[in-house]
Amino acid sequence: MPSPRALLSGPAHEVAPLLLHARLTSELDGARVVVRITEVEAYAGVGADPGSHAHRGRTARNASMFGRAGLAYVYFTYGMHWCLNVVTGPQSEASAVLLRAGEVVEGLDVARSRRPRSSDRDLARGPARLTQVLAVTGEQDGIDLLGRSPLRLRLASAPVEPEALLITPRTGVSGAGADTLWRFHLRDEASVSPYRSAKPRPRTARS
DNA sequence: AGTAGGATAATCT
DNA sequence: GATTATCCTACTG
Repeated sequence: MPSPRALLSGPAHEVAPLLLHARLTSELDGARVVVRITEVEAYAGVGADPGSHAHRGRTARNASMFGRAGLAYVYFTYGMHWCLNVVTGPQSEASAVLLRAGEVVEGLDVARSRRPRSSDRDLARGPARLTQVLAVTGEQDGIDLLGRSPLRLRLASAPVEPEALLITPRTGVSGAGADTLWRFHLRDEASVSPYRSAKPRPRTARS
């Protein structure tokens, strides 16, 4: 059986479904919270995917994407939200999988205290909600999720059955690449985030 | 159930 | 100066 590192070294859109049912453990901020992943999205590397942060090459923000598979890529967006990715593919390819949603399976009380206004179903239902519940911020950018970090990823023992897997367009991606079917999630999971198309760009008025 | 608008700042053009 | 791999609240039906 291949090592987790080897499994994550494949193309992002092949690695993504392997992350479903994986368990992400956070021991950040002195508490333990574990989430079972239920929804992910794949993003390819330089020049290969207009929707990817790495599409136009390396910058200060996306530097972690150019590291080896299994590293965390954490970015800040919309002025207030952190989102967590798992770096995939061969070294320096700069592809990654965005962890979009999960179910809290341990540390429910801590998770609730971190998102007091949220229902249990919504605790980790969305990429920025997931990081809130796990207390993930930019401080975790670049850490090894497969090592002895306070943020660790453990893959599921068996791949998801095809009947349990749904594949749909990526959420929130505008422009070219918006229709790429690279969003993978479990069927019949309450914690899967509702699909939202990218905010429509202003159009010229039609007569 | 679904949709609309505002929050809020790093990043990139 | 525009955009953003989002979330929340407040509305309508």
